[in-house]
Amino acid sequence: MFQPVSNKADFARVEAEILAFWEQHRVFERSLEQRKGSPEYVFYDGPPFATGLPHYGHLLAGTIKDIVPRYQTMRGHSVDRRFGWDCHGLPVEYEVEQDLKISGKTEIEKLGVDVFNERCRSIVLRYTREWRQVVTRMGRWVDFDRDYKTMDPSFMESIWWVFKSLWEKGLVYEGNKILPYCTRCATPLSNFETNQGYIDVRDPAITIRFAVKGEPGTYLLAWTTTPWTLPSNLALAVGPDIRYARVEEPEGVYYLAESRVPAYYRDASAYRSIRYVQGSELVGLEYEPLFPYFAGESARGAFRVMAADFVSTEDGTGIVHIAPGFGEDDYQLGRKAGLTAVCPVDAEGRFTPAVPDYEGRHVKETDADIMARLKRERKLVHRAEITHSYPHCWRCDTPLIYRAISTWFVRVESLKERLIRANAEIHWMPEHLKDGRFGKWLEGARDWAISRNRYWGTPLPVWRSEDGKETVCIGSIQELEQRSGRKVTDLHKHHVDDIRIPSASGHGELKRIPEVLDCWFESGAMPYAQAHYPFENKAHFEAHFPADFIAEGLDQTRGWFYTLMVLSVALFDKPAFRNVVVNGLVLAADGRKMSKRLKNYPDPAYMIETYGADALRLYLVNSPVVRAEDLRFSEEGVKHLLRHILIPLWNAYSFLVTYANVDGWSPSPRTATPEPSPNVLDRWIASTLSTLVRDVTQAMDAYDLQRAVRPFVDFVDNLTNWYIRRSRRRFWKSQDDADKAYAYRTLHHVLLEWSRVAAPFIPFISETIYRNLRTSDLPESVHLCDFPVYDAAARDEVLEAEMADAMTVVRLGRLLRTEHNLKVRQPLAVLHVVSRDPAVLERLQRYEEVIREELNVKAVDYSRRESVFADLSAKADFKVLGPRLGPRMKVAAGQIAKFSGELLDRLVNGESLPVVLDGSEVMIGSSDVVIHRSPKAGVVVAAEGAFVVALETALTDALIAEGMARELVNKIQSIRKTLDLDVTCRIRVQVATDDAVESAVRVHRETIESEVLAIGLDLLKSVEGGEDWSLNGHPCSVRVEPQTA
RNA sequence: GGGCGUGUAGCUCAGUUGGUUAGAGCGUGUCCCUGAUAAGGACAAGGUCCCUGGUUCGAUUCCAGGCACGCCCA
Repeated sequence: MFQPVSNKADFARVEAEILAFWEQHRVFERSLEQRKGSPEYVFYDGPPFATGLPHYGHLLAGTIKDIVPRYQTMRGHSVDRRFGWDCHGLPVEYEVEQDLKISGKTEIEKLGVDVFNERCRSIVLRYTREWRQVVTRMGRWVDFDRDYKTMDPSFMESIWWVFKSLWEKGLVYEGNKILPYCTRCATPLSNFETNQGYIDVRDPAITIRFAVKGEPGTYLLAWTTTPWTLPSNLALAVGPDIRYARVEEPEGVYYLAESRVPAYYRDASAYRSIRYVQGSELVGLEYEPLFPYFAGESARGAFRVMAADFVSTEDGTGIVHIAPGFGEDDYQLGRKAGLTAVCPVDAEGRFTPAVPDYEGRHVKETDADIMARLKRERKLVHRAEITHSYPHCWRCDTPLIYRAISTWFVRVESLKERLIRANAEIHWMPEHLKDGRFGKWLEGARDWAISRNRYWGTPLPVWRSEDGKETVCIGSIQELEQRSGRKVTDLHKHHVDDIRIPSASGHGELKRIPEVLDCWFESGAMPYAQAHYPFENKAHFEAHFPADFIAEGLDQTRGWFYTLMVLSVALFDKPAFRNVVVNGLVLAADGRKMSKRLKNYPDPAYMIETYGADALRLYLVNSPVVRAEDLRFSEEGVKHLLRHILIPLWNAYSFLVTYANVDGWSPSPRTATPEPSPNVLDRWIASTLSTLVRDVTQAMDAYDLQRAVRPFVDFVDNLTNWYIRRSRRRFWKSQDDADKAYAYRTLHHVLLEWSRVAAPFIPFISETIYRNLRTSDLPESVHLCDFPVYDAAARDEVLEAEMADAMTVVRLGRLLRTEHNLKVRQPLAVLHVVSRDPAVLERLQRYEEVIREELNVKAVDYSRRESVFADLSAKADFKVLGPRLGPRMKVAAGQIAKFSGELLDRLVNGESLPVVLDGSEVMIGSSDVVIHRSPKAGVVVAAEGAFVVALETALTDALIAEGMARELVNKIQSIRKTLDLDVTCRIRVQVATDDAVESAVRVHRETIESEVLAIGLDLLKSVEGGEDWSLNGHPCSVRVEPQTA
């Protein structure tokens, strides 16, 4: 006896029960234990920040990260899945600053780094409970108890080991780079962070004049949107191939690019004369410094005109103000010329004493004063404003500045070739990312800035003497303890900064440098750090690296995917992962980003509770978003899947359970393969199932999740709309014959097997079905089963093709009925099936019962005389003839189209026919053409492919009476349903109707009674409380009374 | 500005070495069915397969150049 199943599925409730079952019986743990010792399939989880709650992007990634490990587990692998938490980094620090209402380095240090960091530690795991709840509710199996946190001492110690390994390989260096810098956060930003914050802003755009030395009254015009960088100006740049104008005007003689003249002068009357020079001729000119602060730099070659290829004439003057401390191009140019990268700005963006006039003021706030001063000194030529896209801090919206920063780098450029080689070993889904986005990114790889001038992160393990002459890199806690003589328990900045290391060479005490590591470095080091490698798990790790599988969003191309690779290549010269599934963005239904403010998407919790996690999972996976494309999330889409896949399946399951319980049928545990059913429907659905197994397995092995779930649609359709529909009566038969047993056994087998195929994708529903249908010899959970193995022997392709033909005949027959307004309940005498090919007819004969029942005809007639029903025409088969005929194809096609009926007859009967092309004869056989059959006008005929189907529509009195009887049965069934009667409930029926129906009832009384489970059918003059129906136009009143047993 | 991707019906998307009638679902209209009912079925309307050129007997498919959108990078 199965547990009774309602035909109204409440998926959210069912899922809650399954969650409880999994937890109670430790099913996840057991799924792992059971595979202990099996080949490992290594999965790495990319750590999320737990500072916010999970959104659809996380649910999607979580689903992918669940499906693949579940599948691999069922395929016999041991798949450890540890959840990870990204704990460090600016987002956390930013939140704490907000909480404490402080801002910037000075205030943090005043508060105390220890207080600040402990506050960070206290909030990073704030939402872990919510995360765990949501991730679990989505059905994801992942180990939260053995999770890794990037702030764990063991994790951080491994990071030190990674850093020291790079250090020893000479891959770490300290340098100066121009980086986008947030003056509020007092830290440089990585290039992947900077681009998150471009905003259109208005800035001053001023033109200033630089007096040429030795030529009084002659000036070079330069343009800038950052007046505060002018005190640090050390050079001017021109394009050597750009033509410049020398304009004599009332204020003096000005140099600017020829093409920019119209931007500064209304017309020629605005100046006295104009001459042109090549940019290269200006190179070497010296000019007077605008401000006195760095005048001394002229000794090192400053304040000259230099040539540069980045000079453009799109805006400005075509002469570029160069401040090597504040621009990437400027810095590179200055370095070539041997200029100092002067950078008179402190950590929080205030001028240093090197610029005494503005000392202590934030640079952006000095723009106005600087402009006023330049105006006073008659150095400001023009003042305007510009709206342009300018980067802002993605966290605090402060406009970034570009400035020289002392930073620690990893020499990625030197690893480039090895990175590209390692990437060649990775299977990317979608494929194009490999050589496309990711490959291109590797080719253009630049050195990676890994240090942050911040607090809450893994400190760089570098100790240095005051004079900078001795530097030590520490690779473990033990090493630090030995060198310092101090006990070390925590590696955070506030615990290690005051640890001193005595110098080995008489340079006093070594002090740690202040920087912490970029948190991307930590996530990239996660494979080693989660295992506390190499301090623990050394042999195991080395035998199981790299990962077999990871999955994240497209945005990680420059993030996690990249940092994992850089470190794995640097350390082991290997990729960090072998297979990667990259998902795209989940957008709102309107195609815009999901926005809490706009409320343009439904709440995930609502979706899960309304439709169930399985529906949501299936929807997400059955979309291009698992191939890195965008998905417009739609509630309708989820609903659709529920209606077309999950509910029909549930109904198939509920159908089996309901009738099996009525019949007292239960599956017998059997180890041996049962003998195959003789019934074609049974054999067909079994074959269809094995096709499904093959398709899903192939797609999963290629990591194509969308292709893996797509065949579910057809399978469900086949199962419910054909197999069960056509088999329904087999379950209904009152006597327990052999065929009925086969029907039960088959449907039971198919659903049970299907639950295993579907288990990785929709773990809840598959588990529910499995749990109820399994026999006691099977594992307790579908997730403890093996994935079905494709069995080519279970497959019968011929049968599948034949059944497809039978389905086509039925479809054509239904079409004819619809066209002629003959409802299926009206029996018809004969269906003609016509095909020229006797083999086709013979095969169809085997499906006659299916066809006859489905189309409600008394007999099927087979005929080869298609010309009676259809006109033939032929068209050239381009695919076959094209390669053979080439350019003569078109002429041949024209001739073939004109073949007469008589010629076509001969062709179809196997004769070859000549066609004359360019004077030579070419023989055309039946395989060179496509025969088209069109129904003859005036006959009740439909045609498709190789058959023609015709229906005899003449009705006899007997047929009409039978139709009437079936009509009555249908009405009574309908009443049974409205009364919500149990399928086994016996009834008594009262009918009042006209003579025609009465006589039909008399003839078919037995059939009617047995169909509707009536123990009596009374024909009365009138029925009290009866329902009035029109039976094919005949009035009829029906009343149904349930009979209690 | 550069790289990558996408562009197929009103909408969401399939489309398998290039083959002449380009598909599905949703939506719309008409009809059917009512024990799959949170439904189901039939039919119909709806397509310059983004554009232009090239290769080819033949291009939605391959190539080149554009355009639009998205993401990433400057």
